[in-house]
Amino acid sequence: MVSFYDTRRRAVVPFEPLVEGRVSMYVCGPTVYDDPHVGHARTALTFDMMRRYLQWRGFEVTFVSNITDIDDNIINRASETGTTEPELAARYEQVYIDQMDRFGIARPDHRPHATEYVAEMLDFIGGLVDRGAAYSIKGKGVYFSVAAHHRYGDLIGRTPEELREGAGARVEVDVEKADPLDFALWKAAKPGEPMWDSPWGPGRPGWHIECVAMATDLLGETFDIHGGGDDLAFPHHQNEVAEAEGAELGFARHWIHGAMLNVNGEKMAKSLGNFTTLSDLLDAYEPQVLRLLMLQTHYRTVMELSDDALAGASGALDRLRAWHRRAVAAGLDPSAKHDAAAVARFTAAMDDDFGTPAGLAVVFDLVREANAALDAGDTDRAATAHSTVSDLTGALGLALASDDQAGDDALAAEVERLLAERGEARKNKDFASADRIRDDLAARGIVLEDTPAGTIWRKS
RNA sequence: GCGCCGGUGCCCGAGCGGACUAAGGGAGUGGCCUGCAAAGCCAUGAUUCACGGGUUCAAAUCCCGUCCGGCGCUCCA
Repeated sequence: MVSFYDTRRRAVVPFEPLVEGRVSMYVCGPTVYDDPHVGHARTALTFDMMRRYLQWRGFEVTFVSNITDIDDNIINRASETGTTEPELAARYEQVYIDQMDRFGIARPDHRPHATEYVAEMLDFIGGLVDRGAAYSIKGKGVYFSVAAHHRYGDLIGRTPEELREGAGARVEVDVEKADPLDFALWKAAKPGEPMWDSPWGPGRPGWHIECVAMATDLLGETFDIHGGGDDLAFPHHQNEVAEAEGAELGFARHWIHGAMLNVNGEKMAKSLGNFTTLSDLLDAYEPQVLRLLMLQTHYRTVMELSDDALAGASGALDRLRAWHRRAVAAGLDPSAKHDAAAVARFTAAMDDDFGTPAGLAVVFDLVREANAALDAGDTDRAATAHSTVSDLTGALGLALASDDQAGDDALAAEVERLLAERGEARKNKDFASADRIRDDLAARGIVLEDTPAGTIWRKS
């Protein structure tokens, strides 16, 4: 049975879907005002992994992830760069989508935009006002009344009193608000800002309300999983909970948060000068290397990103691919029946809070056994391991087939010709000629592997 | 300052009181295989899990304290 850590319940709990065999999940997407960085990639990968695993496990998954295309950051950035908010948001949304595609993150089933949901948000806010869970302040907007939500703070295990202390200590309290914890549902527009008409005057929606509107519209008033980065738990997700429960919606049955990522021992931040865009990283390392590295760390552990770590993952990926090449060269049956014991171990690891590190350990154990089996000439066992490895890596979104030989037919033809020549030389024990060919190819970035089934080549 | 989460071999990282004789990966070293390589296989590596106390028959795993790091309390994946 699938189980995972539920932030709100503070424990690993069994997953009992609302509808048998189905999973509805909503994951907070980015505010599109800048290039996505590696941290965005980690969160996206965390939920991509969960989605793929649940699908592999037989669930029909509906996955929604939004685009926040109106917010302070967008407004500020647009004015800084002399463009309009819609143009800026559209540009960075495209960059986000391109980079996530490049990283191999499956596209969501629905990708709603905040600006498409203003009418729904206004309805929602009106409902909260009618229920007495929200109030308006003339010229400022509409605020949610935290007093109306007795459990406020429960998502992160804090009481309203504790939160007020923190708020008072750190944030300038707006004296007009009834409670320092009250937060904006609707913000009155300042001159020159994008605005929509509302019963409370022209303005724009607050951040939290958009996710409530979009999630419930696309997934229903109650849905299975709401996810996001750890830094969103408070206040964003807590406020979503307050809003939804203020309107008496069931809302998310489970909350999942993915841990942050550090670069060279430090938080990644522009101010520290270690801000790594996903684009830059993917220029330097293959997407699969980054995916493997992230999967080798549990999603709730703060992970370290460094050149050493990346190099390590690169080596690990090479090992997986080398096995795959070898299996293909040996003509192993890719549809051989799976190793049930290994699949069971993998499933147990993953069912326990998406234990990808342990799941990968099963895969690597299998690869070692498979290599040994092939060394020993046991092709049946090797084929079983091969098909199992492919199945399990597939569940994790890792593609082992490399396109090392693709894209250049002329080169491929030439290499094949040289390999034939070298093969002839080796047969005649003319190793000097054979080695010269291999060295020449190596100088051109072509690596050879001699196997009983023939010589395999690939780009290094 | 308050709250939460961490500190495990050269590196990344699992581990959630008893098969820990601490998973898995990377790097290193020795051996096997190979004409030689590459790939692969085998072997080797923490008497120790930040530090100091404590609980327990039993602790990396629980409790207390100290030091260090991260996150949240403010836009944030």
